[in-house]
Amino acid sequence: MVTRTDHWLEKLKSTDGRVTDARRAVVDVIVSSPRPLTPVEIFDAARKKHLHLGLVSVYRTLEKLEELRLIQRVHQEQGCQAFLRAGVGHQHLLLCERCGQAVLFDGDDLESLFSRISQQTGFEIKDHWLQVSGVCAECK
Amino acid sequence: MVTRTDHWLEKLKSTDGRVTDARRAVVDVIVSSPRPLTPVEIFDAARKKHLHLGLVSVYRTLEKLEELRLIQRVHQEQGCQAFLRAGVGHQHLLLCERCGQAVLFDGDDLESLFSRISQQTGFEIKDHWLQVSGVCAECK
DNA sequence: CTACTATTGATAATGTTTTTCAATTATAGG
DNA sequence: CCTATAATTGAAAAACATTATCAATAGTAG
Repeated sequence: MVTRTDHWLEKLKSTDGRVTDARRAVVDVIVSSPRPLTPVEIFDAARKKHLHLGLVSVYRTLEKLEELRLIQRVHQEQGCQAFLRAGVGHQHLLLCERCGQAVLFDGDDLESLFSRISQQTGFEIKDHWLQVSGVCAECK
Repeated sequence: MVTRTDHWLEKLKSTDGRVTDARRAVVDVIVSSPRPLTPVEIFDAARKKHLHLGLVSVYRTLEKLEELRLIQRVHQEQGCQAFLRAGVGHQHLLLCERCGQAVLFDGDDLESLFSRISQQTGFEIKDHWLQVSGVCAECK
């Protein structure tokens, strides 16, 4: 069985990268987390699998994974350090206020809104960023 | 003429705060900026009006203004340190990729999208955050 | 004008992220 | 399997950003 971890590591390898214990541990933690994690949280969790892991390697691995668009930084009121597996294509983020669980959903059509804004402001719209929060089924 | 700076300082005063040169300088800079500014940018600009201003006072003033909801932190790819005058009610942000100019626009009706997401995910939707970027009329 | 107390600026402390560098180790090719 | 090469590692130090401490200053109410 090819896990998502394997898939990510394969992608790393195919872009001139090497598959190391440090990276395997970091990737494993992120892949199996239902919620965004900060570098230190990743470090703490990954250290259980790879005892000698250094925090610096976590930062470096995150940088690489972000370049490969396998993970994304998550911006929240309480901070913008956490990372989550990235969505495919143009997906948006839904976060539970209680447990932090993240769900990615496909973007709806916001074209009519954008054309109105474009008209009103004279801007040429290039990109947008939508994030929704609430309470998940388990936390209700 | 009552400027927006005066209005902000008045609001400060009405919540047990004092109107000082340091705050006047910081507020002036933010109020008259068309784009989000970082603490250091605010510091540099405000120092021209108030020579003895300390960076720490900028941070403290920003904290107060954010509490009063007169300013808001702006999250961008390049960082999340910048602040901008806040919108009234539920407005969203439109940013120019070139010059950084910010425009606030009234939120459209996203209810149908939310009810669909709610149905699909079991979440109870509480809040959302929409930010749009593009190229403004002057930069096109 | 005075008393009170919020605010200030300087300094130090804290926390996060990046840089440096010698040692290690994954990988391709023999 | 062995070797050469170059990417990666972990530790320490450096660079940044933000917050706490504290005595001195200055707004404000009376």
